[in-house]
Amino acid sequence: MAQTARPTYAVIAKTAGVSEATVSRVLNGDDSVHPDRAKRVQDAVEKLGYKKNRVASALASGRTGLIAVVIDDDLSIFQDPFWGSVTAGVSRVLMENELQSLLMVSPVDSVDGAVAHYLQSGEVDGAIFFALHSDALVKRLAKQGLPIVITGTPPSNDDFIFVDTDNFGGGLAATKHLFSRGCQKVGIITGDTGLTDAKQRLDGYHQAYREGGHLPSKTLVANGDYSFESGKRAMRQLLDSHPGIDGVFASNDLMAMGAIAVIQELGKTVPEHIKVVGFDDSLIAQTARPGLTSVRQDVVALGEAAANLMIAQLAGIEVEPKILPTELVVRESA
Amino acid sequence: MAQTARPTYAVIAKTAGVSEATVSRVLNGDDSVHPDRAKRVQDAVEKLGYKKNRVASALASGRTGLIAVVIDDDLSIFQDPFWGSVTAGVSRVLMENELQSLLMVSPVDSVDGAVAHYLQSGEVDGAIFFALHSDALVKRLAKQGLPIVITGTPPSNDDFIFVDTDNFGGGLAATKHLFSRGCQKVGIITGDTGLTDAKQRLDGYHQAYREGGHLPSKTLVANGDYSFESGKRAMRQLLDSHPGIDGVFASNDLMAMGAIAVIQELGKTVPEHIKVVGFDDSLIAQTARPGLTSVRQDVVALGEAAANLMIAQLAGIEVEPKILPTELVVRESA
DNA sequence: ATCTTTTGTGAAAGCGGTTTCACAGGTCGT
DNA sequence: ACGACCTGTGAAACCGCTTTCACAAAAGAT
Repeated sequence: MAQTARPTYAVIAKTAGVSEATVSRVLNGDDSVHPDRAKRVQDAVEKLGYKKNRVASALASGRTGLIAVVIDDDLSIFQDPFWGSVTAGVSRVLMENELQSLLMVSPVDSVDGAVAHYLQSGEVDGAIFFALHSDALVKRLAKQGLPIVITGTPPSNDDFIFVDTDNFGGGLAATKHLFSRGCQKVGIITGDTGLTDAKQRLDGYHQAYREGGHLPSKTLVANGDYSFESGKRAMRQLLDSHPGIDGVFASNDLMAMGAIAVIQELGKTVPEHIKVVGFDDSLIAQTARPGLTSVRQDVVALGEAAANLMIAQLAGIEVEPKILPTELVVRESA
Repeated sequence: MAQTARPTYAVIAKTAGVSEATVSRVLNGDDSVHPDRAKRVQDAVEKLGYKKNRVASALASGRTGLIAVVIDDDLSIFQDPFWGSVTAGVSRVLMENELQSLLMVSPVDSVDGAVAHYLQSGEVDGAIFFALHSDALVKRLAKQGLPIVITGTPPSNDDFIFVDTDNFGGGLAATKHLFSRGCQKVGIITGDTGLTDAKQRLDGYHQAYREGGHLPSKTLVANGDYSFESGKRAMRQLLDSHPGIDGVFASNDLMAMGAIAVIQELGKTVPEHIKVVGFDDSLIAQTARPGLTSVRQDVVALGEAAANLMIAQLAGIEVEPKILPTELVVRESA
């Protein structure tokens, strides 16, 4: 609050012997100023340690330099390292481009409240949404002309700009890998299939069955919700209906760990009896014993891509949704 | 950009038949306005779907409602789920108090550049720093009157306001637990002891030796850097100098996992031959097999506490640093 | 009934930049 | 040498809200 009074344009203008308009031009890179005078302004800025007041600047120009990063606040945020990494990627790229990220962790049910309010208060130049459950709000904002990028494939594909991991390809690769390891009965533990990514991973799994000419079975599909416990539950269910199951693709590492825990509790071993592949290639996969074979997605890159799409949009460049490739990291579990 | 023109005070004032000053009073909860006129204003606001322009408001009032959350951008940010959770906690509490979090993930070496620049541009009402390596910048900002909260104990204790986990107590509890389990030679794998938290966990370890009357040894202390690989290296080192080591306190779960990996590679088992305790009680500890006994710290609460200290400061309330308790979660590894 | 005090309100001056617009002076073309 | 064009520049309006200040009306004091 009690910031020592900082100089304003008025002061710079006076010391440089020019008008405030000229100061503004110089500081905004307008090249129509004579080099000599520009130099004078820059010297004054230097000498007085001037720092532009971004709030005033924002008010006058209509550009705040702020990008909202909106994350649905269900509890998973607090546990899942995923979003932290994506956010870090976003933030870093934005900063490199003189933009700031406004982090909004907000309860789902208030997405129509506080967040909406904010995004419409003219305080941000754009918004990046994470893991969209519903896109009603996004639609409204887009209609109002707010640049938007969605991380993760949006539920209804209304030509939003989004970035996502190639979930389909990842699911396909994971499942094919299990077949190639000799598995005959490969099950899947899905995430909440209301989420697009979980759905796509499942689709990839199905595709692998089609391509491999194996016989799919509905009871080889067990639903989880990306949590450790749900992975355990789903694995028990799979073992129940298919005692002879010899491969499992879990839609994330956490559930894969749950599955392995159950398998081992029953005295079976991984990968000898049952092979397991996870998704994310998180720290968990890397540190688990046996090491968990997993589909790597580059979450930081995901964030960076989102930020770059935003920047392009702000620059008025036409952009298209972007899908990032995955890579299967083979370890001991399959 | 092309936001549909939103109403301003001028419009509200006209429809309500009052002056702009009155509109401002009503919208800022000034109770000196006659209820009837206040009602008229509120009706107008309602009717026109008015949303205050926060930028203009910030310029005029000097309060932006923005709190910077500054995170040193070394790579760990992108891997460690820790900071994501803390940040989420911060953001949530701030939002509940009508404040927004400005996330700044910035390279360490530029803490004197971009970030400093920003924090001094009058755009934020306060700053919350994570994992401070050096506090030169913080000192300067504090001197300028910017409210500051530090998450983690600052290196030089210059009566900054901070929140931290009870690292000392955690290290003490972990080590005592190992002794109570019958361990005689308990080693420690530290984090980078240049970091206060790593140092404090080590101090706790030493204290346990003192209290237990056991014989400490310098070679039972191996330095890591919180990474999985460093945990492996440190464990090898410990086994090298103390083949008979029967207990290890690793200063975080990741290194604990590294240690366990090495122990198992050598054909020994956990907890039979060597007992291991980690720190964080992260997902890794919960999903590992054997389950990792670990010192739980509530990271979300840490973020929330930081936010609350900031809010208190903004309200002009005198606040004190806050230390959050830890809890030992006992699983199979020790 | 007269003289303070309150209470409620609006006019107007900022907050610190950006941007439009008009204009002086120099450059060209013919 | 004269009108048509650029270039570079400053005055001033403006962005939308906050806050001071003066003042009228109502309430309280004597």
